[in-house]
Amino acid sequence: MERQARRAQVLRHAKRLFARKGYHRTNIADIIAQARIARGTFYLYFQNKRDIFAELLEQALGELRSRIRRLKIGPGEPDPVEQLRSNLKRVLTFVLAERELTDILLNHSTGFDRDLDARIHDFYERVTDQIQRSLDLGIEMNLVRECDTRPVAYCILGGVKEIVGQLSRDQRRDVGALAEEVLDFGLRGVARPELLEAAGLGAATPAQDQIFYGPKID
Amino acid sequence: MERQARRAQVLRHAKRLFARKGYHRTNIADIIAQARIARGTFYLYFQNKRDIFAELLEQALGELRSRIRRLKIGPGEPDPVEQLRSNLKRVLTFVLAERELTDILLNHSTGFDRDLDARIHDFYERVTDQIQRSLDLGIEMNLVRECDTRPVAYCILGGVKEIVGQLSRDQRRDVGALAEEVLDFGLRGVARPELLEAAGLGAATPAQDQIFYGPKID
Amino acid sequence: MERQARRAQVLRHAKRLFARKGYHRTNIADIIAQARIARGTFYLYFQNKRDIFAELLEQALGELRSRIRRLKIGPGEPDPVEQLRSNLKRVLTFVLAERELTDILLNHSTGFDRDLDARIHDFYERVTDQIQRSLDLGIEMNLVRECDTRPVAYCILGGVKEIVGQLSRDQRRDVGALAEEVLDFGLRGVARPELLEAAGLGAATPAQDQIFYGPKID
Amino acid sequence: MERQARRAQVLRHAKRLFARKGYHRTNIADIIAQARIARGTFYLYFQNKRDIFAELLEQALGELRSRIRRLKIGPGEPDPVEQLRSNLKRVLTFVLAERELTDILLNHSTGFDRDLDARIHDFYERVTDQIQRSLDLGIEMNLVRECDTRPVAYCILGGVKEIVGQLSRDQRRDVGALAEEVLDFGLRGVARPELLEAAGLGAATPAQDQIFYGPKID
DNA sequence: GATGAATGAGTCTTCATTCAT
DNA sequence: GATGAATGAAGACTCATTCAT
Repeated sequence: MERQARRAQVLRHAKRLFARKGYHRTNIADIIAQARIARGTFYLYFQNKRDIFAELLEQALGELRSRIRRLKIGPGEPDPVEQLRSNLKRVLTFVLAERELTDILLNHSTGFDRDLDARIHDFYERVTDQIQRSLDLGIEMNLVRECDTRPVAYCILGGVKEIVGQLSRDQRRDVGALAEEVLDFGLRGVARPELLEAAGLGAATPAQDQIFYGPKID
Repeated sequence: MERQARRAQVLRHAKRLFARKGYHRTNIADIIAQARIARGTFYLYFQNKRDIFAELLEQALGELRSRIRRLKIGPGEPDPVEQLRSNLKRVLTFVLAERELTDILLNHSTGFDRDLDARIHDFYERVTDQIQRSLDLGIEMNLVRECDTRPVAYCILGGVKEIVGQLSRDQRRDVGALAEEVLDFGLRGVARPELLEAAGLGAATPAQDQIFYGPKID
Repeated sequence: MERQARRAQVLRHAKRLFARKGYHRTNIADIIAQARIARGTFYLYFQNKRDIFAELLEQALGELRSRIRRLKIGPGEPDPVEQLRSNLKRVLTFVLAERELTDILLNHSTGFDRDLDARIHDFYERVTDQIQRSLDLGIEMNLVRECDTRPVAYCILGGVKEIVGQLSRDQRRDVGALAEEVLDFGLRGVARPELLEAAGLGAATPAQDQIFYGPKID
Repeated sequence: MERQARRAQVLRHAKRLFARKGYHRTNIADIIAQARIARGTFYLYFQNKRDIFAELLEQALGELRSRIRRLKIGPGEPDPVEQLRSNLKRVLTFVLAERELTDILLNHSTGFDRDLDARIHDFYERVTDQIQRSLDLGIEMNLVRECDTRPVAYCILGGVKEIVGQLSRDQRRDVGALAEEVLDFGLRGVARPELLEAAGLGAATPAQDQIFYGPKID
C-alpha cells in the first residue's frame, strides 16, 4: 500500500478509538488490531502514541483555523453578519463531518502535556483575540454597545464551544437553524428588547424590576 | 474524627496534585509522598485511585449544585435578575475559593470512564435544563423573546463555563464586575439595541444592512 | 527481608548472570527468575538494568582501587618490591574471590556507553599513571634503567590484566607463585642477564647476535 | 566482481560503525543508511547482522595471524630479535592501517557469543603458545632465564595488547620507537641490571635491599 | 538483483493494589 | 490502625529479518 494511504488508514482507526475511549484507554494494541497491521508497522508511520494523537489534534485545529475567517469590512464584502453566519456554519459543518476529531479536541485533549495543552490554549486564545478585536471595532463603529470586550469574547467562545459539543453528541440538529440561534443570542441576548428599552437602554446595570430574565441557573 | 481529619488531609493533597497534573500523571506515590502517609494507609481511606478522584469531583459538583439555586418568583422574593446575579457570583466565588476543584472539573475530568463521564454530563444537563426552563417560563411571561430555548441554554452554559475557566486561570478578576458583564451579555447581547430596533425587532433574521457586527470570529 | 539484604541478593544473582552471559544477553526476566522476586521488586532496588550493571562495575573498580596501594618509601616502610608483591597478591586474590566481578570488568564492560566506558578508561589511566610515576621515580633514584616510561607502564598494566584474565579462567593457579613470576618478569625481563651484560648493558638497542630470544610472537 | 565491490562497500561502512559504536548499538538501519543500500540488499550479501560482524572480526584475526610470523632459527635467518622486532612492527603497523578493525577486536568482541568468543580465545591462545614455545626454546638454548613460561607468555601478550590499544587511541606514536621499547622491556625488565647482579643473579626472589624498584602499582 | 514495507517476538519499565508484620 | 515491601499485569517501543513487487 502506498505510504500516504497506509498512514491515512492508521490515522482513521486511531481517530475513532481516541474519540471513543480517549488517549489513555486506547492502546497501540487496539489501534493495530483495528487497522489490521503489525505492531512494528505502526512505528513505521508514527514515532509513538503521543505523536499520532498530536497529529489528529493538529488536524482538528488546522481544519478549524481554516474555517474561521477574519471578517472583512469594505465595499463589495458580504454583510458582516453574513460572514459571522458563514464562519459559524463552517465550524458546525466541520463538527458533522468530523465528529471524531471534534470529540478528541473537546473531550480528550485536556491536561495532556505541556506542549499539547499550550497548542490548544493558543488556539482558543487566538479565536478569543479575533472575537475581541471584532467587538472593539464594533464599538468604535458604534455598532456594538460599550462593554468589557474580553469577558464578552469569552462568553461568545464558550457558547459556541458548548453548541459544538452538543451538535457532536446529537448530529441530527440543523446547522443553519443552530447558527441562526447562536447569532441571535450573541447579538440580542435573551431579554425582550422593549423591556430593556423601557428599563432604560443605557443602563449599565439592567437589573430593573421588569427585566428579570436571563439564565435561570438554579 | 481523627479518621476524618486524616482523610481530609489526603484529599487536600490529592486535590492539588490532580489539579496540577491531571489524573494519569498523578501517582499514588505522589499523593502519599505529599500527604506523608504510607502506601497502605492510602488504601485504608480510599478504595482506589479512581475513588479519591471521584470523590473530589463529587465535591466540586456538589458545591456547585448548592451554589446554583433555583429562581424563585413570587412576592417577597428578590428580583430575579438579582437572583441570577447571586447565582453567578456564588459560582465565581467558588472558583476563587476552590481553584483546584474547578481545574479538576474543567480540565481533568473528561473522557475518564463511563460512570464519571455520565456524572458530569448529568450535572451539565441538569444545569442546562434549569436554564431552559427559566427561558421557557420567561417566554411565557413575555419577558424573554421567542427563541429555541435549548441551544440558547447551551450558549449560556458555555459562556459561563468559559468565564469560569478564565477566572480560574486569572484569579485577579473582580467577581462582581465579571458577573455583571456576563449578565448583560446574556440579557442584551452585544448589538446596540437601537440598531436592532431600527432593523426591525421581530425579525428572526437580523441580517440587515446596518447590523453587521457581532462576534467577528475569523 | 531487609532492604540491604534484598539488594545484595539481587546483586548477587545479577552478577552471576552478567558474568556468564554479558549485559545484552541477560534479561531482567533472567535476573528476577534467579533471584526469585517479582518484576516490580527489581525496580524497587534499582533504577534500571544499566544501573545494576554500573553498580557491579563500580564494585569491581572500587575493590581494585582499594587493593592497589601507593608505594611508600621511607625508613620503617616495607621493601618496595615487597609492596609491589602485596599489591599484586591483593589484586590476584580479588580475582579468586570475585571471579564474576572480574569477568564483568574484563569481558563485558567494553563499548557500553559513554559514561561507563569513561569510568573504566579513567581507572586504567590512573593505574597507568601510578605505574609511570613509580618508574620515573625509580629512574631518578638510579634503580630503574632509562626508558620511555609511558609505554613501559602500559606494558606492565597489560601484563597484569592478562594474568588476571587467565587466573579468572583457571582459578587453580597459585597466587603467590603467579605474583612472583610477574614481578620477576617486570623487573628482569626474560633475557639471561649475563648475555645482556655481554652484549653491552647500556645499549638502547639490544639487538645483538646472541640475544635472539624474547617474545617469539609468531 | 561487481558483487564483491558492493560487499566490500557494505563491509567498510559496517566496520566504521561497529568500531565506533559496538555491535549492539549499531543497527542494520545505520549500516544500510551509510552504505546507501536498501534493507533487503543487505541480506543479499550477508546472512545476518552477526555474520557481517564475524566476517570483520575474522578479517582482523586473519590479518594479525599473517603478520605474526614464527621465528626461524638457522644459518641465513635474520637475527631472532630482529624477527621479533619485525613481528611487532607489523602488528603495530596494522593498528595504524586498520584502526577500526583493531577497535572491533579489542573493544567490541568480548562476551559476544560462544562461537565468536571461542575464535578470539583460540587466536590469543595460539599466540600465547607461540610465545611460550619460544621461551621454552630460549631456556633450552641458555638464552632465556629459567621461569614459568606460561604466565610469562601471558605477560608478554598482555603488554603487547595494551600497547596496541594505546596506539589505536593515539595514532601519532612512532611505531619503531614503540616496538623498541616493548622489546627492551620484555628482554630486560625495568630494573637496572647492575642492581640485579649485585643482588645475586640466580635469586628466584629478587627482593633484596637494593632492588626495590619496579612497577609501583599503587 | 534491488527494494522497502511489513512483521512480531522480545524487552524494558511503570504503577495500582495487596498483605504480612 | 499503620506500614512499606512485594506483586505482576499491562503497555510502549525496538529492530533483525522476510518477502512480494
